[in-house]
Amino acid sequence: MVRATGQRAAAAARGYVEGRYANAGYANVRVCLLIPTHALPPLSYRVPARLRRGVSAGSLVVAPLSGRSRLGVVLGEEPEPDRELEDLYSVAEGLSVPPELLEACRWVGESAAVSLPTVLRAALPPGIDAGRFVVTRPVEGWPWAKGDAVSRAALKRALGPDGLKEAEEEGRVLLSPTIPPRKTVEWAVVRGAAEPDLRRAPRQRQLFEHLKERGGALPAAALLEEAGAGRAVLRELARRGAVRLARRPEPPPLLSTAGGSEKGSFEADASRAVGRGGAFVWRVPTKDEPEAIAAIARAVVGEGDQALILAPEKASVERLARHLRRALPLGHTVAAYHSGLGRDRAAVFEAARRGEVDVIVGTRAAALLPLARPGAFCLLDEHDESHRAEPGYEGIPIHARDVAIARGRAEGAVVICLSPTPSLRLFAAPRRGASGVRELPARPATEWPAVRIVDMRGSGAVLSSTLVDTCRRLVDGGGRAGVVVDRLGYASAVSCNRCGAVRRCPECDLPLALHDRARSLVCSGCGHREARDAPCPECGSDRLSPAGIAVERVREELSSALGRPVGLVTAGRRELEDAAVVVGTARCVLQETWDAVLVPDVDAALHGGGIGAAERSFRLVYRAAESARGVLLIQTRTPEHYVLGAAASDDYESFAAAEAPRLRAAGYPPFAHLATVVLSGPRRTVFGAVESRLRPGLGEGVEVSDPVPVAGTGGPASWKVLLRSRDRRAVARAAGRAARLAAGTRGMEARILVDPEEV
DNA sequence: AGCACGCCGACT
DNA sequence: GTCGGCGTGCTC
Repeated sequence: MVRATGQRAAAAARGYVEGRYANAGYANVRVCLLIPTHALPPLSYRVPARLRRGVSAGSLVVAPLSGRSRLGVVLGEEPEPDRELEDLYSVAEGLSVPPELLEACRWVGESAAVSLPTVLRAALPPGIDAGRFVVTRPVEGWPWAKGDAVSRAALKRALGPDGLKEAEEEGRVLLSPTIPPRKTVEWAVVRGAAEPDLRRAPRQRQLFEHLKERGGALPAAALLEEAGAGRAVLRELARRGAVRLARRPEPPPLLSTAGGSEKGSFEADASRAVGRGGAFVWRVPTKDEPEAIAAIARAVVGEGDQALILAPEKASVERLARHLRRALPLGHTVAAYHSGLGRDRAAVFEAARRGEVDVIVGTRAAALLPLARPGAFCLLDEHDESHRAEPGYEGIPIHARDVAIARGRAEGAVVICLSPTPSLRLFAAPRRGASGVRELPARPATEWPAVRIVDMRGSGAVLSSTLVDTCRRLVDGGGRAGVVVDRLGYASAVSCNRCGAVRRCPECDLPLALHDRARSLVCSGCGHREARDAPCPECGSDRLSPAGIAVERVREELSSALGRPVGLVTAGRRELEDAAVVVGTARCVLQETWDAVLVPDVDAALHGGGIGAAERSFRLVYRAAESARGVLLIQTRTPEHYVLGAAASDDYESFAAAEAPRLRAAGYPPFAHLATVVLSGPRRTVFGAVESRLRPGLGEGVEVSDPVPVAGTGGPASWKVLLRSRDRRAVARAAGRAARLAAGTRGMEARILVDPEEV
């Protein structure tokens, strides 16, 4: 795919926005109805002559299904229908999906085993009201006139279910989806040629002059605020006929750029990548990512194109949007897009689709936001798993990096994934010619702490004297230390003092963790709770010892060793966060920088199990080093581990070189691909479906595991099967079959994750 | 025989 | 997703 130049993309975008795309004039089309199920394939419809001009791939249309109006998206032409087709009812003007984005949506649906309607929904304006009808040919006696907008509920109430269906079939009412209307705000507008005599009304005169200076029109609230006047003054001006008060739609929340032109060292690489196109991975220290993204955005807006930048969380989206506003040249606009935007969300969506905003910063909810002039798709912190929705929750369970790469390919835009520690599934992927992911020159960290690795072999203590001494010296000198412990509670496991048995959950057999200031035992799997002094089921003893280091225990021991209060920061709790020493999870503690960062139990991550353990630990140590101004101290019983050595010396390359062969040997991405399929339902149904329907039809080179039971959380029983193949498309196809199989089997549900982080 | 309920498949 | 058809099984 050749990258569209700015001008070409812009011309195409205008054609698309104004609805004069190369009108296909299809006689028959395939339509994906927006019913979120795997069970319903795309259906074919005839395009009545009056709609031919407005229907092309990506059009949002209204089509009948069993006599009822449904929304759907045109996928393309149906060249040879093998049956008598129904007519499309109508086309929803101005709500279509750009055809290149439609292409990317189809890829996303297929490769993540997500139903196409679900994917398309994310590429359409949020909150489309699909329950609104317009009365086109009223019948005598109806309470509505031609042109009235009526809700489905009101029509059903008045006409009855059959009456409504009949009215739809006869074309008397027409489903007309709309985007939620914009809230209106009051504007004050100078009346043309108004020359009011305001000599004896100084306050009115001052307000009137101010309004004229500001271009003659302003939202009333902003005008009164700026001019320091009261409502009464404005009302009086309106009464005199000097200004007109009118309600206008509230503008979308676009930030105008402030004209920062400070150019750093990222400019040359960024504009070269934007000029060449393709997909890139760029290793950049965390603190420099915003500046690198600003350089990319400057290059993109300089071409007259739009950039879509995806960040893992709402907070980082907002931060980055503010940064870009300051860092881009004057005359451009920036907007944030995420699920917390409420009514503004549809307005930003529309501004992006129409090309009225140059840079959009969003969470994964923005991954399929249509752009009129797509120039770049860019990912902040590519390694972050928040870029993927949890399966079964809102959003599409595919990593935003994969969506961005598919979009870049389909829409002819550059894709740049930034992270100091990119995922190996991206970084270690074979660089195959022009379609592969290339690397931009990596930037080493400019500051790196002194790293001390403390060997804990032969010690039963939680904290070494080295750690405590380092901490004490630092605090005495007025410094601050952050202590990273990625386990909540007091201890991650406990064992019986008499017989040594590890206490396990009676429901799901996981080790019980000690919580609530060491008072109760909690199962992290199902939430089961019991008192810590309950007798041991093995020997009856009520005495136990904590095992496994968790935040509260480190906080307590450090506090007593130092003889001073220690703070705590986790996602759910913040206490004494200004203390000189603060313990907490990596996500919270490493948000800020510290004179020293201490990692008392890196082994929990290093040997925590799962194929991703090495990658997670490398990232943990690397991020800890980035947050440490002076010292990084790590306690471990495996001080010679290659992950520690590589991370401590800012050597991602050698980590990747050592880790990639392990992934290859174990058959993990990017060298092989997997999908987890969790099937829930009666045991016989699930096993029957796997053995007699899923296993027999697997493609070449796809393996499927036997179902293994999944610890239930109250719902129906579940089993997990694993699909694996060298070929990514083969796994995706098999996962898609599993999804359709489950959709067509009553009583069985499937949750599917293609290339999950962990199996 | 007549009816209620639930499963299955069609719907373009 | 939604509806209707039809089978099973129960009641008058």
